[in-house]
Amino acid sequence: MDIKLIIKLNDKLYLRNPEESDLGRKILQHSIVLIEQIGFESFTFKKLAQEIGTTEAGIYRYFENKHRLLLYLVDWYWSWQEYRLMMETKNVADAETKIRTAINLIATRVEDDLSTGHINEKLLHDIVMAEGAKSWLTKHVEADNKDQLFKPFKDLCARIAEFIKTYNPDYAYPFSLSSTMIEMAHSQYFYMQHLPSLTDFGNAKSGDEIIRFLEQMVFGVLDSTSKPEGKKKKTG
Amino acid sequence: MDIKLIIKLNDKLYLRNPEESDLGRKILQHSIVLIEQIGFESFTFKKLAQEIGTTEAGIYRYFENKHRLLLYLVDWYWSWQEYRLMMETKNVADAETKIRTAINLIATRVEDDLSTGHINEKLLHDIVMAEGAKSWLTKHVEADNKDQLFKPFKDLCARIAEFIKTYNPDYAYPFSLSSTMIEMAHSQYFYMQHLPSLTDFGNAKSGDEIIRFLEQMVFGVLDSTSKPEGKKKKTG
DNA sequence: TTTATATAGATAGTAATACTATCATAATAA
DNA sequence: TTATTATGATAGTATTACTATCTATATAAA
Repeated sequence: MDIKLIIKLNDKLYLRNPEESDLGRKILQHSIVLIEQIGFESFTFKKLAQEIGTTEAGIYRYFENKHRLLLYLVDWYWSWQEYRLMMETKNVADAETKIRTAINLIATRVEDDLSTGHINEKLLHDIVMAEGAKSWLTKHVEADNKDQLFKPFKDLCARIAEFIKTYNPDYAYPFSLSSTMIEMAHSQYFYMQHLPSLTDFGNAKSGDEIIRFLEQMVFGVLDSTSKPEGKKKKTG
Repeated sequence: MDIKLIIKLNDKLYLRNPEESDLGRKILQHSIVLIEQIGFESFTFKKLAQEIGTTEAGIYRYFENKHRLLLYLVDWYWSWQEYRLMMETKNVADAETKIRTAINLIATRVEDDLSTGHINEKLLHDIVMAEGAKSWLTKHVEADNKDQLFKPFKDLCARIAEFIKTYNPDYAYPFSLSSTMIEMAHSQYFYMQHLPSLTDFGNAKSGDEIIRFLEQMVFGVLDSTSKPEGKKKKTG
């Protein structure tokens, strides 16, 4: 079986669809490598052009500026995560299992490549952890939001919120809990690596502890507000 | 009673202490106004100099670059929050009350000015919400961390972690829960304002709902793991 | 009072960034 | 064959992020 996964994103993200040409795919591929390497602040289209063997102007034909390119990558990542979550929870009836699956997906470091040729998911995961927040922490969030540029993240958030609502229909903050879970998975990982005294995962360098932390937190709240029959604490 | 609060910060943050001169205090005052207005990306020392009526070179005598200035402001903010927390929890024995006080402090939008002349805490609060993450989301986090530039945030985090440990000594993740609380207070507020579909606070424009969300979350976890006598759910 | 020192203002300059514009060429499609 | 499109090559501009130097003024030390 040779399956190719192509994720189609909002066309306001780009001037020319990078998935539809060699140069476009090279831009995606090498921007991931370069941003991960030198960080988004130091990343410039000129440096990227040199890596690829094209010119600055060539890249500007695909993306208006580097922030749009970042948005593209971040949106790609969240769309991919939503796709994975849908796959993993297919035919699963139990809401608790769905939530646990979601936590595992977002809090486990991506290690392998997939059927997506030019996209290195592992590096992309690191980028989203380290730079993702910069995609919305701008003065033009609201304009970008109107253009639907945050839809993939919102969609994922809404999916998990659905699981939460199914698990405990009485819980008042399914969306906030969902977005919190996702953000915490990333920021606790970042802290663990760079500012460990903000966490309790000093020595453990795997993400397993983060998963336990998140599970305890999520089921702690969901089980402490009035909860469906048959569900009792499984987290302590 | 006329009390003046001066917060002394790590001297690696600046080249010349901005609290010790007229120009320095003007830099602090106007950088807060300007960053809040145009955002950190668009903010430059040249624009700031024009606001103040000095020159670019003048500002470079105080701060190496704009990132250091942001760090200064962010550190000032967290030091101030820790100070407020210590004040508010003085002579309070009950750990639950201390935690609730902490949540209220970090999740309530700062509205008033204090005895700190040139620092506008309300604007500063908005800056820390919108730009704070950029202070550590860089490729030089670890170098900055070695210079202790994140100490004020860590200190606040450790204080709240202490409250958590007192409240429930069996809970395994006091630091992660503490940093999560603080971050969530900010990011949920930011979402509420700009990306409301990531939250459950769409209409409510006050921070009260965020406080309830956080309280439920924190006590949900802390009461679901084994807990001290006399503490039962108060959050549902 | 003189002199040294520190602080700020004024001005200039430089490399890099974030673009925009134009022209030529090669590949492809009509 | 011609028109269209994608890319490459080159140039140019305003702004950013600095560094350097020189002068005037205020304050502190001798």
